Formats: sequence, C-alpha cells, structure tokens
Amino acid sequence: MTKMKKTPSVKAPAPAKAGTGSKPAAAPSAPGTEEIQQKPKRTAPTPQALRGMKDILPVDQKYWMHVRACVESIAGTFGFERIDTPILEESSLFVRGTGKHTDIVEKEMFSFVDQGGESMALRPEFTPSVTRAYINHGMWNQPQPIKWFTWGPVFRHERPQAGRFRQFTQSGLDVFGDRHPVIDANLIFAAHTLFKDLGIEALVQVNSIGDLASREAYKNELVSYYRSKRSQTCENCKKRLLKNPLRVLDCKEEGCQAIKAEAPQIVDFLNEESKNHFIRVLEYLDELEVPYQLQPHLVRGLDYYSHTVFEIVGAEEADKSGSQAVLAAGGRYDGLMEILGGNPIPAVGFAWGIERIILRLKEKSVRVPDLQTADVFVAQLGEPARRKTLALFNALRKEGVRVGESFSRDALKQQLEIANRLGVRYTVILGQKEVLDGTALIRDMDSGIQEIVDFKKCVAELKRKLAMPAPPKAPPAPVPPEQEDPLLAEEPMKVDEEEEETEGEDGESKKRKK
RNA sequence: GCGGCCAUCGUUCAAUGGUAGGACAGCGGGUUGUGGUCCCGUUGACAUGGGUUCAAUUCCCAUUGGCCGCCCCA
Repeated sequence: MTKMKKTPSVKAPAPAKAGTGSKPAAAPSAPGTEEIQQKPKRTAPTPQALRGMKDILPVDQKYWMHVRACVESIAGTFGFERIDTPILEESSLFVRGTGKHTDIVEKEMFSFVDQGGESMALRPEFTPSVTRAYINHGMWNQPQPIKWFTWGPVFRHERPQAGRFRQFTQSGLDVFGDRHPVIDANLIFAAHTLFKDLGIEALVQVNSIGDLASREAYKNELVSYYRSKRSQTCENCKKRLLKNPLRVLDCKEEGCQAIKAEAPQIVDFLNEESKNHFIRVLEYLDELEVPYQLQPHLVRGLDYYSHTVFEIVGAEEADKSGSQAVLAAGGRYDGLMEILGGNPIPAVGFAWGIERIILRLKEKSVRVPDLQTADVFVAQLGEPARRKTLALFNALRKEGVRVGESFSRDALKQQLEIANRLGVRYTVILGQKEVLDGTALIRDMDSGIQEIVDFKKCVAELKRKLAMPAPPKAPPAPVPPEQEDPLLAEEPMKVDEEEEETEGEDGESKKRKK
C-alpha cells in the first residue's frame, strides 16, 4: 500500500509492449518537495486527445459563440424551444430509429455494454432521441405542433478528416405533429435564414422521396434499370444496388454518370398524395423567396426519411461533390414515431454540424464578434496600491464590470501591455501617490488621456463612462490603404469636455509620439 | 473500414547520417510610475517503439495522430 501513494497523477507508461518493465529513467524520489518543478525531463508520454476528438480552445470560442447566438436567435424567432436529451441512450433506440442497416449503426456507433450488462450507445444523431422524448412525455397531448431545438455533441466512429470528427456538435430544429407542407417549407426557410445570418453563402437543394409505397415502387424500377446497364455499372454501384439502391444516385464514377442521367427519377414515381405534398412545399418556398435547387438525385441515407428531403451546401461547393460540403441536412420523417412504438405522428426536422460551419466561417474569413473578456483593467504600483486594488477589483466586479488584472506583476509597463492585449477601454492606475491622495487615475486606452478622480467615486465614474457607447473602433483594416475610409477620417473625438483635471501634458506627449 | 501523403519549439517554416536554425507568439530588458510601433536578450521542438549503423531527428518497419481520396455523413 505504501507504493501506491507516489505519483497518482501519472499513468503507468501505457501497455506498449512487455519490454519496458523497469523504467529506470523516471525515479521520482518520494519525499521530494523542494525541487519538484525543476525540469520534468522524461516522464510517461502525455495523454493525447482521442482520435477525432478536439479541444475547443479559447481562441476559437468566438466562433462558437457566434454560431450559438445565430442558432438561438433563429430558434427563438421561429418559436422553437430547447430540449436536451441524454448523450447515452440504449443501443436499440438507434438500431431501430436510425436503422439497423445504416452505416451509422452498423459500423460507426460507439456502443458498449455497461457494468450492469446493458447495451448502450453514445448518440450518433439526435432524431431518434428527440422522437423518443416526444413519445415518453406524451407530447401529443399538448397543442401541436411541438417545435424543438437541439444542440450538443454526437459521436460517430469514422475516419477523421477536415470537417469530420468522431465527436462533433450537432444542432437541429424539429417539428412534431403536423404534416402540412407549409411546415416543411418554413423549416427550410429557417435553415436558409440561419446560414444567411451566419454570413455563409449556402444553397438549398430539395427533393422528395415520397411515402413508403412510392419509394418502393421507385426502388424496383431503379434496380431493374441498373440491371439492364449492368455491364457499364461500377463495382460500387453493384454493391449499392443490393444494399441501398437509392445510393447509386450518389455515385461519382465517370462511367456511371451517363447511366445516372438516364435513370428514372423518383418524382415520377410519387403517388398523388406525395406529389401533391412536394408541389405545395415548393410553392411555399417560392412564396418565402427561398432560392432552391431541385435535386432529383438527392436521397438521404437514413431509413426514416420520407417526402421532403433537403440539404444545404456551401455555395461554391455545390457541384464539387465533396462530402464535407454538406453543412446541414434534413427532411420529413413521418414514419419514425411508429418505428419507435409511438402513435403515428408526423415530424420534420433538420440538423447542421457546427464544426463544419465554423470551418467554413474561417475559410471564408467571415468576421465574427470578438469576445471581450474585460472592460476595465486595474493596475497597481507598490504594495499599498496592490492591496487597495484588490478591493477596487471586487467593487467593480460586484457592479457587473468585467475587470482585468495582473496583481502579481510589479511593472506598470507590463500591466498596461496586458491591459492593451485585453482590449479594455479604461485602465485604473493606483500608485503610491494615489494611495496617499485618496485618488485614482483613469486612463482612456484609446486616446491615452488620463484623469484623476476621487478614489471613492472611481467605480461610479467608470460605470458612467462604460455606459456611454464605445467609440467606433477602427477595424484592423486588412484592405490596402489607398482608398481611405471617410468614416475613419471623421471619427468623432469625444470625451473632450468634462475633464478639467486631465493630465494634459501626459496625454499630449503620448499623442505626439504616435 | 479501404487506399495514398505527411509528422521538427505553442504556431509556422528551414537544415542535417555526428542531436537542430529563423519568423510569430511567450517571458525579460531598453534606469526612476505608462500599452499598442522599434531595438536587445531569453525560454522552447526532432510523435512513440523497434531495426540498420561506430553514430539516426535524418534511412527502414511498426504504432499513434493529422491530411487527401473512397465508403458514409453534419
């Protein structure tokens, strides 16, 4: 038992092989408290994030915030309520819901048996979960339709690539309990609006795969058509014909293109009701002025889809068939509720992948709002000031002001550097002199102008200043400087009156330098 | 899951069969209490494990991870 207490944090050197039994290098002396941090030297290999799983670092958070804000705005304005479901579900939910023969379930699902012998899975998508939740909570007793909005991690054991991860974040909108085509159209409109809000040029592609009867009829026809072209069909398509015939329409092989072009189209096999539904969806889309492309070859891989299916792809990737071009996808799934043992309640929804959206935002250099972490910085010089600054920090914080600090540093220069990096509007400076006088210096970080205020009024004064709209911040301006921006030229120079106590010379000398 | 390419400081890019250099970032300076530009200094890396070799970061193999294509998908 005594040997257990050393280095609880470091894992044993990974069961690499049997060779490295003794491990002579790292011999942490047990009592060693004095030279702990010396030099780590060789330790056991640092654990890595699992394949296909990523840390989201603070630098990237502004993208996440931006997307999240856009999504919440859309969800809110379209009347969707947030629902969260467990990340872990019993495996059978997805086996039945997503489909036993889909790739997602067959080879991509993280599933395992827990200590209690129960078979469970990390959700690979949201749709079965929210459908289950609808059934479990008897949502059909509430006024229909039920409109839900989701956001959270999903897991698929795939080979990672750019824009494809094993853990990724999906978000979606679902409408339950209403089969009217206007619901489909308005949902597509919401999706389209979302991408517009995000600043991503995206394209809506729609199709209808009809109801089950229509689809079966079409499948038969498609298969017999491809049988007749058997000699020219690629190997892959031959396999697909057996397993999931509709997928031949996705084939990218040169040779198959001609066959595909001539292939029967599903719209011709829609029965009266299905066709009617689709036409009305399109009419509503026209009414909503949503630009869309009819995509006769668009089919969805999951079993539960019916009628309207759609995808949203990045504008210029529309013809490139790159798989990561699909930013969002969805459709109607009227049959799922019954598959999961509920009443036959229609539903339609769509989901989008946040990582792909963010990837796109970065590729297109879409500007997203910066995350400001502090409004004010408190700088201190000398021990008495440092102590006094602690109280000031808390006083400001209690007023809801976000305060930056570097209490442990001594040099004012360094503290101002940090203040600058944080992008605060004001820095409060407290030195020996100010402590003795009971004052504080408030420095406007844009202009460099400083004013002396009574320490007691410091918080109120800062709040007053912060309440005023921030002057238009000159953007980094990555554009060439030739066409000078008239907006920048006549930038209003505010805060010029009302500071009788301003340290004129200080501020001016500052300005002269630049 | 299949095929291919790749792997050097935190990031990015070099060089090399005899253990690595720059840029950016970081940290510290450029005398007395002032940031955004400038100058100087400094920390810091050869993914892991085998093999070939007197010697491997460099060559070979495996593993791991990333990327690209396929499968599929958001």
